[in-house]
Parts: sequence; structure tokens; C-alpha cells
Amino acid sequence: MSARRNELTRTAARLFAEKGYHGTSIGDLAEAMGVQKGSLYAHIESKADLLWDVAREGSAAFHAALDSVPDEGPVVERIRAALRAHLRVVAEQLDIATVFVREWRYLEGERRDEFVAERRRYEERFRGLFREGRELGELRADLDDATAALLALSAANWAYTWLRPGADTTDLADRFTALLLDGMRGYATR
Amino acid sequence: MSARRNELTRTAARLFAEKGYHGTSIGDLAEAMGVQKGSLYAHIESKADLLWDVAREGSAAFHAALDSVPDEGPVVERIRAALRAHLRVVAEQLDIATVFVREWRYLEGERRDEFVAERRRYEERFRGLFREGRELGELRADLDDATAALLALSAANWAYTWLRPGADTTDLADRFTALLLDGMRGYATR
DNA sequence: CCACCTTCCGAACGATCGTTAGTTTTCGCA
DNA sequence: TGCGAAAACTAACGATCGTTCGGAAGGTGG
Repeated sequence: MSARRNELTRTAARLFAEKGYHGTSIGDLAEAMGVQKGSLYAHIESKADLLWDVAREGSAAFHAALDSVPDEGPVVERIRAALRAHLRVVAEQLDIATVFVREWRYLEGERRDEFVAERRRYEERFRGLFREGRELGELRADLDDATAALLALSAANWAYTWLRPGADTTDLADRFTALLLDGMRGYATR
Repeated sequence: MSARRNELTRTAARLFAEKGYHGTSIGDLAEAMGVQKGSLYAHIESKADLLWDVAREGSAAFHAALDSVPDEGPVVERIRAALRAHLRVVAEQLDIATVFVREWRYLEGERRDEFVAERRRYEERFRGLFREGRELGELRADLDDATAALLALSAANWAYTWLRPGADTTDLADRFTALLLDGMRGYATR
């Protein structure tokens, strides 16, 4: 992929995140690239190609983030690592993360199907950590792991709306982890 | 507001939630109403009016839900009540909730400003419960209440993506509350 | 029965949409 | 210096967009 084509993908991610896929015209993209709109078709076959590229890049980034989480070791640490990794992707690639979370649904046909499968797979990997934690006895035996995973994934998926680009997310991820683990009631002071 | 006009607002909420504001044309709305598209202008002045109506209805619904939470009594019970109330609105008025959470950003001008203020006010009311819980000693003294509120609000705001319309949300809200309060580590079995 | 008001029709408006085509410019490399 | 490929320009296409307007139904209350 040429440098120019790559620049176009990045511009598309930015504008799609800012104004939405249907709210961004080919003319908007051309203007942001400093070019006539017809010129963009030297790089793409259709506007939908750009959405597809950005969405796939998001899938790749989040799966790569989970790949950095070890397969073994204390589940608590792995959950912490997964939250750190996810939030880091959101903060460092906010435009792409926004498209991954919010704009993907304008994909059509088999591209959409393929994306949904990848997204589901991602959430399954995430969920697996919580199930494993319960099964291995590192989390409480009566844990509703699906609900716990849903709570964690909600925070992860909603983060694009309030995370500042480039912010340090390690502390934040750890605070989320601490809350999820021990709650806010505080047995010590009860 | 006439019955027909009300029907139009409901149709707009449904299509905006399904295909997005910019992905829904006046022609789509007219077809769903079984009418020529020009006919819609007997009821509205512009397409933006419909987005504004749905967004305001969302604001009203969520604020009304919080109004049902008592001002006094155990904070833990009030947080549970707030989560129940919020999730009930999402499940019972899914289209409106979707527009409230996702499509509002296509509002323009002072309408947008007014909406943002109402949304911020809602989140402040929600956050206040957690702060109060810490201050009154019902939650742990070292609680990061902003992060705790963020975690709860994330689950609330993300719910529109997975909640089935009309689902019973009381149990779900209580499971979230239990997790937030006591966490998933489980001191008893540690 | 008439007057009125809501609702809708049918046709058209200028603007903008995504896309195509033929041509020209730009630029790295032989 | 000249060649070939990549990139951009210019102009236009048909389709669709949101919106306007004059007139015609349709029903309700006086």
C-alpha cells in the first residue's frame, strides 16, 4: 500500500470518527487530502473500501493487544493486562477505535459478516478470562462471569467517548481492575 | 401534538436507531409512514426537528427515571434503584435510548448545546450517588468514586447495544450492583 | 351545508451525493 | 534524458438528497 493510500485511510478514520461514515462525503475526504474528489479513485474503488480498511485495522489492533496477554499465570494479572492493553489501543488510536466500536455497522454484505465474527471472537477471548478465573478458583466460585465480563467490556467499549487521545491509561486500567476485583463497599470498614 | 405527528416521531426514533440519522432519508421516513415524502412537511419544518424531538424525549425519560430514586435512605439501595431505572428505560424505549446515547451528536447549534448540558447534568446526578456513598461512609473511605461512577455509567450507556427490547432488567441491574459493591474476587473463598 | 383545519398528493427545485472517464502532471529510475 | 507508473485534474454523469408549493382530499364542529 502506497504512502498516499495509507494517508487516505488515516484521514478517513479521522473524519469517520468525527462526523460519522454517512456524515462524511467523498468531497470532505478530498478536501482534507488537499485534492479533487475524483482523484481519490486512483486509490480506492469505493467509499465503502475506506470503512472496511479502518474497521479491519481496528480488529487487528485489538486482537494484537489481547495477543500480548500471557496464556498462563494468575488470572487477576491477565485481566489487568487485558484492560491495560485495550485501553491503550483506544487512547493511542482513538479514531480507529471509534470506527471499530461505532461505525462498523455501516459495513455491508460479507464484509460486515466478517467484521462481526472478528468482533465476537474478540469479546469471547475477553470473556474467557473471567470464566477461567472462576473455574480455576481465583475468582469467587459463585461469580456470574458473563455479567462480570459484560461490565468490564462495557467500560472498555465506552472508553472511546471520554478517553483523551494519547492519555496514559495504565493507572486507569488498574483502577478499573481493582474495582472489579474488590468492589466499592470495602469489607474492612463495614 | 397530533397523533400523526407523534407517530412520525416514533418512526424517526426507530429508523434513526436502525440506520443512523444520516443513514435515514426523508424518503425512508415517508415510506415507513406510507406517505409521499413532501407530506411530512405538514408536520415538521426540517429533518433536524425529528432528531431534536427524539433526543429530548430521551433526556426526559432518563431524568424521569432518576427522579424515581429517593433522595434519602441507604446509598447502596439508591444506586441499585438508579441502575434499575436506567436499564428499564433502555429496554422499554430502546430506539429512543439509542438516539440519546449515539445519535445526539448530529444535533447542531444551540440544540446541541442544550442537549449536552442535559446529558452532563444526568451524569452528574448519577455520579453524585457514588460520591455521597463515600462521604457518608457507606462505601469504602478510599473509594475513587469518579472511576466507580464511570464504570457504572459505562455499563448503563453501553446497554443499548446488547439489551433486548422489553427484557426484564431488574435482575440484571441487581447483578451489576452486586458486582460493583463486592467485586468478583470473593474474600470468603480467598 | 358550509367553513375550516389537518393531512396528503404530485411535481418540481437546486444542491449534493458517489462515481466515471479522458487527459495531464509529477516523479522515481533506468 | 527519456520512460512508465502513480497521482491529480477537469468535467460530467445519473441518482438521491432535503425542501417547497399549489392544490385536493377528508373529517369535524358550527
